[in-house]
Amino acid sequence: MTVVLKTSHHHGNLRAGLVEAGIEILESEGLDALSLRKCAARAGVSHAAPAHHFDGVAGLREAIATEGFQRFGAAMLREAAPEQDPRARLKAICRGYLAFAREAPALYRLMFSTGMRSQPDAHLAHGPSSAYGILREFCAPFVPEGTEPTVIETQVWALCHGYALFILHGIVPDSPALDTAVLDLVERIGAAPAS
Amino acid sequence: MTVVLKTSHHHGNLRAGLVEAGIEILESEGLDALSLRKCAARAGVSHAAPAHHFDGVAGLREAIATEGFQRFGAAMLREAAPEQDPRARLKAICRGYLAFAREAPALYRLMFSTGMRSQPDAHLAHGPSSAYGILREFCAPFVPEGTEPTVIETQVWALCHGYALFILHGIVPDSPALDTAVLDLVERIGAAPAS
DNA sequence: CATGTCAACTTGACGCCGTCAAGATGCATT
DNA sequence: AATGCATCTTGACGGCGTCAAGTTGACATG
Repeated sequence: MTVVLKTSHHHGNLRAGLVEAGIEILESEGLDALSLRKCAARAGVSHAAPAHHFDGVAGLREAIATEGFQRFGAAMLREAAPEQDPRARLKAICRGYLAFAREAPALYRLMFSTGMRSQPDAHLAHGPSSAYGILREFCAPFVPEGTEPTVIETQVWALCHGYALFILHGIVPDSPALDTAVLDLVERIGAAPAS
Repeated sequence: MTVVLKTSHHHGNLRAGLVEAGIEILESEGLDALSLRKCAARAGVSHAAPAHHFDGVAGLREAIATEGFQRFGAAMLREAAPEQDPRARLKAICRGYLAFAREAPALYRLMFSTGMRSQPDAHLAHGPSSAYGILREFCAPFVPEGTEPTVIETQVWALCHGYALFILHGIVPDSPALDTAVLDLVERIGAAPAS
């Protein structure tokens, strides 16, 4: 997997290879097992090579998080593609949200942890195809005029995020009934506020 | 601080002292800085002493999380005490939830992270004064008969949890307007589902 | 009072980790 | 062909978790 056709120094694209190795370690060994040295070993380079591509371990985590947000956005769009109704589309990106968290739990937790403490917007808000851009686009039909879009977006994503983490940590059972309950609440977020 | 009146070995209650030291380290240096050796140093014992009280670093984190959940429940109850209306009381424990997360962010993140991977129920669901018992009690007035209480509880807590983490990570601004938006949604959770 | 027992803590060591300094290598430009 | 430079290697350092062995002091037993 990932043949690099290296000579000795100066092989193809070590930075990408290290990120890929990191994601594989996350999937197979979990979040705590991620280390610069393990990524280097898996990529077939010396233990200090990653330091030339990332600013310490925080930089590696940030780079992995950036790649994760790419896949995250793709997972949401994939789920929403067949839907037409705005309400169905909003629920669909939430399904994609939960599906991604279940498929790559360690990567998901890395993305939403200290790895992004410095520049969260760099991952989330950059460009319309970013994860946050997707959320904003799909929430837009439900934002009342003269209202901050952030309100609806925060409600939707906070709900999905908290629920996803509760599932990953085993705090709530992983049942389809709870999924539909959460998605139903998403559907209600666009409705009028309580009397 | 925390005079221990020790002789040489066998001082008062080292386990509690180590947990207290750990919480102080969390508050002053953050989540990543927590280590067995630092707790030991701050408690004035040798680097290997904690191993006799906790099962590795995971055990220390779990013990700190347990203490954190005690304070967490107290923070929620404190906020809810003056309220009478069930709806106001539910919103109040959510305010307490957010207040605790803001006051002790590192401790809060420790509580809801791998530290509890083994036995989450041990912290959450044990006894009526536990954090989960409090949630269940305050959600009860809004659970329709013949319905799983877990549904409402999950909706409320997932929303609070996701929102709290977004604030702590700086993903959303820390504004009172978003607080009221989230609390308004909590208020709507008890209402009838969408048409 | 002397003795044995045992939990609590210390000491020292091991390997893994991140990080730094110094050196080796090979491509690219001149 | 010679130089420059980014890239990677090597070796070292301290901090970390963890284990094995030793030391201490309290307490029960004779």
